[in-house]
Amino acid sequence: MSGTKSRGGRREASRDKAQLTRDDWLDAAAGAIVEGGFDNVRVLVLARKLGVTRGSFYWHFRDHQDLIVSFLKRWRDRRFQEFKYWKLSEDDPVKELRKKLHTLLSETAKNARRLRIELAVRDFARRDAYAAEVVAEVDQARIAENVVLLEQLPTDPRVSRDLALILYAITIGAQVVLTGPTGDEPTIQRVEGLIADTVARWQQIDLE
Amino acid sequence: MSGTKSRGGRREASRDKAQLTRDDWLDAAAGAIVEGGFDNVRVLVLARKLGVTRGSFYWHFRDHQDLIVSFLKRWRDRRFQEFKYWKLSEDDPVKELRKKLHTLLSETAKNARRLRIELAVRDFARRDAYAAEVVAEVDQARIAENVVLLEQLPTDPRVSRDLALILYAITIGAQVVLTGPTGDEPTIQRVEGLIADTVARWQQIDLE
DNA sequence: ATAAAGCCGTACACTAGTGTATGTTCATTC
DNA sequence: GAATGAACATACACTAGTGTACGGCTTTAT
Repeated sequence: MSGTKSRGGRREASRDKAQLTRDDWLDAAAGAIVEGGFDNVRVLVLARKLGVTRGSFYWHFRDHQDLIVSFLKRWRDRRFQEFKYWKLSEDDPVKELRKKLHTLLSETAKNARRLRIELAVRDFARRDAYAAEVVAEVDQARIAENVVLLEQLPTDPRVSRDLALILYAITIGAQVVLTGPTGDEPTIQRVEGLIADTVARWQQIDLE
Repeated sequence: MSGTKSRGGRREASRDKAQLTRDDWLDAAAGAIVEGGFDNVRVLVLARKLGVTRGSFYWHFRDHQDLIVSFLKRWRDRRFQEFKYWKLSEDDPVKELRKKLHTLLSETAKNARRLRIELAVRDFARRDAYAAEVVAEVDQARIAENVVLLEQLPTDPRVSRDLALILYAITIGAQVVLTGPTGDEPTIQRVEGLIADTVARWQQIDLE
């Protein structure tokens, strides 16, 4: 019955870490989500990848849903954590805009993992109520951040919120479109500049 | 021709249609995709919804993958079919742009079913090679259509393709963002107008 | 009418997945 | 150095899902 294989290293997969934490499981879940979305998160598979059995999982988590909810919570907290870093810079708003676009497009295209997770969360939000709630919170915060940025530009304050919404839509859409086969690096660079020029020209928008 | 379905009530679920076609199964699959994405397409569930057993399915389709591939093919064909309708109008390009935006935003927000399917296809394309191929084809065609539209506007031809790409990104992103809790009808209306104004102002873009 | 083909039901084998109950091992701690 | 509890293994019960073989009924063609 006790015919297990090894004596010394109890687990040979990965860097034999003696004990797993909750975060280790969440990281593994992130990997599964990157590959196949939220429906691809299966306890068996994660356990195999971590080199343990499901016994470990049900120690750290109550059930499958507990894992999903915890993942969404961590994702939301990390997104809100990113806002802290932005607040520090008090530079020229146009340069700020360009920097932001660069982070959202060129940078994001490079570490596709982050983007794929974001898109998977958004997709999951269409069939899961809690995920939809989380996405809504993050969206509102990001749009509000865009409002702050645009209000520093000489745009009409009556439309700044709508323009912030459009800017957010542009970044989301660009991430979706440009990360496919359509988006090579030089194209992203040019598009990045054109968007910045367009936004900078929003100050001339006349109502009515 | 063939396919007269007289014969009353062998099956009581739905409007007792005597025989099912391939398209009926594809429509049922579309319903499942709307609710839960491609991973939610299960033969059992579709059969229950159609009021038959899986025996019918395996008559019309070789296997599960056959259903998915057929669905993607039909989706692509229908998207390309939409292009035929557009070609007919030879109007003022600005009005054309507004009409297009209206169709893509206000109209799409109303029949959310169409949008949910499109987004599900895009999501599936991140883990399925054939779906990615289909999405790429549709994207290229739509972007090319945008190029044609923008070339009728007095924009610099050197950037018309990049601007067409951005316009496409805007529409995709706006559909994603505005169809959540952020997008009420008046907001969509205003955003629609602002986007049109922005694009119309692209003629003033100076290179370098 | 009768044969053939189309369409669907039934039954079976198989896999993958969750959840639970209960061992088992190791590291503390006293 | 025995006890306790944390972390994981093992074994079992259960459900949901695909695919296949085959049989039966219904429509169409001859």
